[in-house]
Amino acid sequence: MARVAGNRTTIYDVAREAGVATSTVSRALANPGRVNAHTRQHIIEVAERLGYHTNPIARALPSGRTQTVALFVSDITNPHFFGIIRGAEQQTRAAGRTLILGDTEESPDLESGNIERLTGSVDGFVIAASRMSDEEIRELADRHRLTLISRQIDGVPSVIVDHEDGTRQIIEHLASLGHTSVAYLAGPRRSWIAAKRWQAIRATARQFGMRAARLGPFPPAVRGGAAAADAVFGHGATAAIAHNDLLAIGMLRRFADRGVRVPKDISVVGYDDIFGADFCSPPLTTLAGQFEEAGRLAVDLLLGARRSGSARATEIVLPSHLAIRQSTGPAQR
Amino acid sequence: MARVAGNRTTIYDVAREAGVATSTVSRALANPGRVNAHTRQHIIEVAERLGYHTNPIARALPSGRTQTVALFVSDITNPHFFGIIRGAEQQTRAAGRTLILGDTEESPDLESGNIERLTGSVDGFVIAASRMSDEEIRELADRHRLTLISRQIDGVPSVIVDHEDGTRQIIEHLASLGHTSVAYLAGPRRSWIAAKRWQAIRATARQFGMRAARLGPFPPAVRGGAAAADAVFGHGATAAIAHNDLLAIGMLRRFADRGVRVPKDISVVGYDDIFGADFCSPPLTTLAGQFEEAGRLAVDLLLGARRSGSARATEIVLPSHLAIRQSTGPAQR
DNA sequence: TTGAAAGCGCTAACAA
DNA sequence: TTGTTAGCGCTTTCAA
Repeated sequence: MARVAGNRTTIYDVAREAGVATSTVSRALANPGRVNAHTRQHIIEVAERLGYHTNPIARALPSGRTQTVALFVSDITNPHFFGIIRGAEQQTRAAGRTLILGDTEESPDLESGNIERLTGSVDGFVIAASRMSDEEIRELADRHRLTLISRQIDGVPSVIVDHEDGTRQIIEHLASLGHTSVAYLAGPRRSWIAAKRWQAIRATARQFGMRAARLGPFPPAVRGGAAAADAVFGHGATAAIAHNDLLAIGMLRRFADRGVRVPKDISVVGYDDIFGADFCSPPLTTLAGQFEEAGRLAVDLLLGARRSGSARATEIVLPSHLAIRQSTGPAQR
Repeated sequence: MARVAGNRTTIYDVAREAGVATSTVSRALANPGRVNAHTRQHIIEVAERLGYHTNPIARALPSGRTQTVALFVSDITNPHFFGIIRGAEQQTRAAGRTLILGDTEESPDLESGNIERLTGSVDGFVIAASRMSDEEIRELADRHRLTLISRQIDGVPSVIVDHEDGTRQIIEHLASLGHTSVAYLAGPRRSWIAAKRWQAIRATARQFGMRAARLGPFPPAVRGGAAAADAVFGHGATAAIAHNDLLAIGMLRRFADRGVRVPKDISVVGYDDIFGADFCSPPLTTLAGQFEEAGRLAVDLLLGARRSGSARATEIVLPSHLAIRQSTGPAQR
């Protein structure tokens, strides 16, 4: 056999030095209850003296547990995910686990490919803003521990930030400012959340007697803002609801370039309250949610839950609130 | 033995089905050259048919290679690191490896603890903005594959963004605007880059006949900005160089609150050109560097290099350039 | 070019 | 409570 990293202290060294069997060492270190307190103390001392550290790979092989969690985000470039990444990293670390991070680049194939590749290396997957179809996700959830962020599917544990009530807050706010026509600048076609947002906007706008139009889709990035701004300007709505803050910020810049005054000429609202939303110009009115918390809870759910399917899966909905800033104002005309 | 995840197809299944030995299957899949082309083709077909996927853990045990790279950042909350994380993730993925992400929360102990914990689980470590001492890092580099970002130590491979020339650009820019007194709003005491920046500022300022003062340290975050802004205002310098953009943006906000006009009353410069630096108010003049590239190169170095120590370690210095925006202007008085 | 077999470091059933 | 022992799934030497 190749002796590749052969220099590390192993459980055999500790066992020999302590005068016990390897299984006893294993137990002393992992199952404190199943071994004599004295023996245990002795073993621990020896292990310390020898600089012993459990080899996580060797432990994972027989046990099948790697103490590792994978998080996939659909676009690592989007600051929106930073909160989620942060929260997931914190919680994973707090649980003594390790976080693996992957970017799936808006591609459902990369999502499933990554899962395939990491199967066996991780104890479970957290997928934020999955672009896979409901069927694909359900099927994967059958074979793997899996929790979702910003996506809900029956039978699969998930954490989302409330979009219905949040969207109601947006529309209510705009209505109170006298707006009667809003445009939704849509996000990616495969985005579940984009579909939900539009549904909620349309339904709520109707309740408030407002007209609502969907324009796009646009790339949910700052660079998508120019086209989105032009589109909404051409459409004539007095209020624009962007799919996310990135797009909203891009629109703000385009409006500034074109001499369109925000919020005098047009009001702009975003979703997510990302870093920068409070200091762009003008500061952006946006729907804020606790995304770090979402990351934390998704990891909790993953580590706590048994394989989904049997019992009804937990679906967590976090509250959202509208951060009203200077990008929204009274309707003109 | 416990048969925990016993349902997956193994190399034994493939060997049996293909009528060959497991070693042949192993070779066919990993060492294409060392096996008959026909046999190989057959084995691959069988493997595919059986839905076989190599178990990465089982492969890692005898080989000692996990195909995994760990990246530690000193504060996952700081958008500055997002570029680095992105670049590292991309390059890791491109190399068919997996990225593990860790936050060390500005703590040298958490850094070394994390390394200890992950030893055996990863093939190497990339540490961005390490807070450990030179000695600690050198010692770790002796025993592990390790590359540094934003830190240089003899004998350890590293990638940094040029700070000397960059700082020269800043000072030159301020001098050309007629400033004769600058203040550096310092970053964390343990930060190598903070020390370097101050050295470069002081040296270059002297060349340009400017006075330079160091104030702080301040938390390198937006919340540190208020104290920093007040400090520089009290000091009387006409130009402020913040340790990073986060701090600079915080200062901008404080100045706005206090009615201090930027750049009329005071010029503000940052480092890093983070997301938001171009749309804060006023847009920030800042030293831009290719941090995604730094992340990519650090991973390259890690995967390409043999254990450091013997040959002279590679030290990459990426160029930087000053993004001049509206936060700097002619000196008053 | 292929197969047999040992072993990577650990866990856990079983027996003592 | 402890030891013996058989694996976990794979790689790699060695011999054929």
